[in-house]
Amino acid sequence: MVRTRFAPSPTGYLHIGGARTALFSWAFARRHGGKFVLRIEDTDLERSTAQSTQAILDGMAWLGLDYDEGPFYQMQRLERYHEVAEQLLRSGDAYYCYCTKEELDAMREQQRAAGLKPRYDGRWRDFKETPPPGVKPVVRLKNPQEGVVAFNDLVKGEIAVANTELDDLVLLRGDGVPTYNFGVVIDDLDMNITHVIRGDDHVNNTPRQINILKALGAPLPQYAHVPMILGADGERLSKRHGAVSVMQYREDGYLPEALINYLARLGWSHGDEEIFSREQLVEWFDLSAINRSPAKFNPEKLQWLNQQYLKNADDGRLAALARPFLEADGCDPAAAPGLPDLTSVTNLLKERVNTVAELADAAVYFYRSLDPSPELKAQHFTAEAKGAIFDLRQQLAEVEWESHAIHEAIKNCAKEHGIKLPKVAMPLRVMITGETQTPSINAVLELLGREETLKRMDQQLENFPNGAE
RNA sequence: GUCCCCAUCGUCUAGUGGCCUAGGACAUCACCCUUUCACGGUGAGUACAGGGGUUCGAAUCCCCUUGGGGACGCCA
Repeated sequence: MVRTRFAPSPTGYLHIGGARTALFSWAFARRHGGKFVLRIEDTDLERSTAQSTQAILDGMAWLGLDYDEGPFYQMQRLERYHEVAEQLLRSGDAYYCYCTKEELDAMREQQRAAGLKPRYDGRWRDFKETPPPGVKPVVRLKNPQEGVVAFNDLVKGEIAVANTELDDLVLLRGDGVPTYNFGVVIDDLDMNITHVIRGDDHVNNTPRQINILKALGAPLPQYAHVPMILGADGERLSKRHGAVSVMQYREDGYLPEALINYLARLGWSHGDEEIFSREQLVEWFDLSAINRSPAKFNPEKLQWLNQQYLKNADDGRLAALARPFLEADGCDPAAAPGLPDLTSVTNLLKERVNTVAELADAAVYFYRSLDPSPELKAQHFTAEAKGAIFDLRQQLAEVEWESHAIHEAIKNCAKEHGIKLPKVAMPLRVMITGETQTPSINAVLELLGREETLKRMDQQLENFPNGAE
């Protein structure tokens, strides 16, 4: 039975990188009919917050990453860590260290100055006398001093590190709270995690964790380290690269399925497949198809994917998503009797926008008449067009209110006045919407309705130059 | 500095010794479609980091160099 887990620390929102490792863990469990466990690693007392935990839960829920067990909290499992630490102390695989932080800092500084890798020198490793009074000791692992720790990483392949490169890591802090390396090992063991899928930044921790497991005589899980996500400049992804919070993408009008698709395709592939559903991902997911090198986050491609999903999304769903954006903009589609319903407007607009936010933006003129800028008026409200527009005003009062008929009316007016179609369509578009970029104007009119159309035309008619007729 | 890992178009990638004069996607540019903007369609430019091997044959295997990332905490 495959069991995977996602083990974030609640020190901030769910970010893009964390979401992707969660996604891979989730997909792997689902692919193999296993279980996906959520564990909150809240042993950093300084930085862990309940809000962060909630933010992570919210992010996962939005992405649809459902877990079968948990969330478990490490701070509720302290007894268990103490128990295991005791066991290691008894077996001689761990020992108390009475170093102060200052002492350790000085040690590292010296080593660094000498061009060495900074690490604990094991000065309390074989201490057997009476401990110094007044010091709360930490518990350190007695790491083997020779030999090599090797493991076969499911995405990176064989990785080996000499024990001489490792030092005696802290298992339990002075206050009895476990460190990361100890906590994960015990939890993964207790929770029967079979596949540890996590970020690349943990490869160096793996040999240490394996040594803990070995000291315990416990079985090793399989490891799969997925490469980091980098910003466009090749640096580790951070706030200055734009949105890194998953929920920010929701606020920016992205669809969760688009983000999932994008994240999955970043560093993983199934041949040339670009657009695939959550179900297909589960069906195809394979750790060996994860790339070994880091990938750069590309917002343009995410946007393109989002657009693809938007085009095929349900109108009602999209309208519901767009409504809050409109309301934030002071537009209430529901409170506009006689004006088109948002679902119909969505249907007309969804193919030409990249995000829900853009969709809402493009829908505004259906609910509020916008006065064109002076520049647009000057450019489009020309003497040349005036006659045709006035004529069109009359025809629209009587024509059958349906897109095709409206189009015919526009066409006829242009023809009768000897001007090209755009010369009529553009001024009309600007009169009605206040913009130059809209769906075909006849379709807009059909939706907007005759009454509102004529009202808006009448409002703008006087802005056409005099004396040209 | 030390250790670990990585290396195909600007970006994400396909490619697991011959099918590769390297394929797809985003982005870019051009053209077509066209009542604007998009969408869509067609096409173009653009990559196997460099150097050595191994092999009849290397993007694919090995070594070195270079470049990039990560780690080196009583953070996770």
